[in-house]
Amino acid sequence: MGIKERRAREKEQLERQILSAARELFVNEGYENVSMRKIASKIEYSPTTIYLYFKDKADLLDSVCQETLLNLLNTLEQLKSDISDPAETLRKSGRAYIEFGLKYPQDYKLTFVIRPQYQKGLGLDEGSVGEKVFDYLREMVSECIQQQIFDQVDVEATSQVMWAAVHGVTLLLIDFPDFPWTEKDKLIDAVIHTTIEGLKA
Amino acid sequence: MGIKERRAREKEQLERQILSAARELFVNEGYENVSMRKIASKIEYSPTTIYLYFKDKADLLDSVCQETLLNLLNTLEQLKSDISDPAETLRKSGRAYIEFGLKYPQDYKLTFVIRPQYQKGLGLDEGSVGEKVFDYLREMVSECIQQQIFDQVDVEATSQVMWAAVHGVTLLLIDFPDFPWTEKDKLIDAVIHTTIEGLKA
DNA sequence: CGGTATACTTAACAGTGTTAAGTTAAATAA
DNA sequence: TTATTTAACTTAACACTGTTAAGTATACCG
Repeated sequence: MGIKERRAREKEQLERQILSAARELFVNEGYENVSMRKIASKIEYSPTTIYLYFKDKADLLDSVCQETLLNLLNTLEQLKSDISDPAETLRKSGRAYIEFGLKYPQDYKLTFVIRPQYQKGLGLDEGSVGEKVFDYLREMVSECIQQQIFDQVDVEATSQVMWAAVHGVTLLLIDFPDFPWTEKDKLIDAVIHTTIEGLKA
Repeated sequence: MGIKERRAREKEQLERQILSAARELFVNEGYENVSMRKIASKIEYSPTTIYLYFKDKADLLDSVCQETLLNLLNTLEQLKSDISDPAETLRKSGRAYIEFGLKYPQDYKLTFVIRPQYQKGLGLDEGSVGEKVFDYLREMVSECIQQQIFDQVDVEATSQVMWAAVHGVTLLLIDFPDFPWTEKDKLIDAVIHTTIEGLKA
């Protein structure tokens, strides 16, 4: 049954090829400016072939965003090692989150801003990668609370405040690159520092 | 010369008519799902007439966003009265900002997320309404610093941190309505409180 | 070899933003 | 008053969009 497996492998390969072409185009030209025909011509297939692998354009976006969330999760989980100083780990995680967003600004916007517009069913559902990302944050915050670094006791509320802060600064830096921002690194540190200090108070 | 004036008035009126039709459609159906033909048919003119009043669809979006910023500015400036307790005024302003975003979520997204994608030249340029909104924030923060409520002395950085926090929570609440948020009002207060306390520390 | 399923393509539909050319009616000049 | 210019608007068209139905060719199975 080696033939069937090879065929299955080839199908998977084409699916990945479509996905990576879509990602590249979405990121470089913006979701709205990318047509199915453009993606198709990049991989040298007819436009309709894509529909054999993905339900529609939004589904394609969805898959691209899943990958992005997985990348973000991997980036973050590399920091989890050191539990002795949870506040410092949280700080580092916040920085890593923002830097991820700034390193792949289009991926970030696609995932956290564009997709919610097309997929009303969000993507932070139970068991999803998106939920795992937020779970990571919950863990970090929970550790801080357990070690009584924070004044708060509500893990949920505290995590959400943290998320709002990093999400906010990330999007502002992406969307208004010409705004007279304070030196970028300083601003990022200020946001994280302020939030963590505020949670201590 | 009453005739000329009447004609000019009629032109202005049609421009406003186009604008209000566009806003209504953008807000209810989303910028991408609104066609020039739809706007035109709503006001019972041919699609091309719109191009006599606005350069293109992005220009229409631009004008709608200008109005939104003006509304936001008016909403905020009604709070400026009380200077005796600047931290409290800042708190109220933050709340008003977020509530404005949640009251008109599509307008907010249009202005602060969608437009930057189409109008790279931002909209916070010198003399613009957008700049005036940020100036308002600067003033509030500056007052807090002068009264030595904040530990910081950098008005710019401090204002930007504040903006990031309120922008972040506003967008999260808009974009992920199904996420298991802490009770909304509590979250909003937590974000504002945390940020202001963090700036004091 | 004949038939079937798989993988892909062609052609088409209804819609998009936008432009160039055309029309109609009002304002101005002779 | 009549001719001409100007302003406001419309019609028709172009090159594109996402998506579907129908068609084709090739590899697999009995």
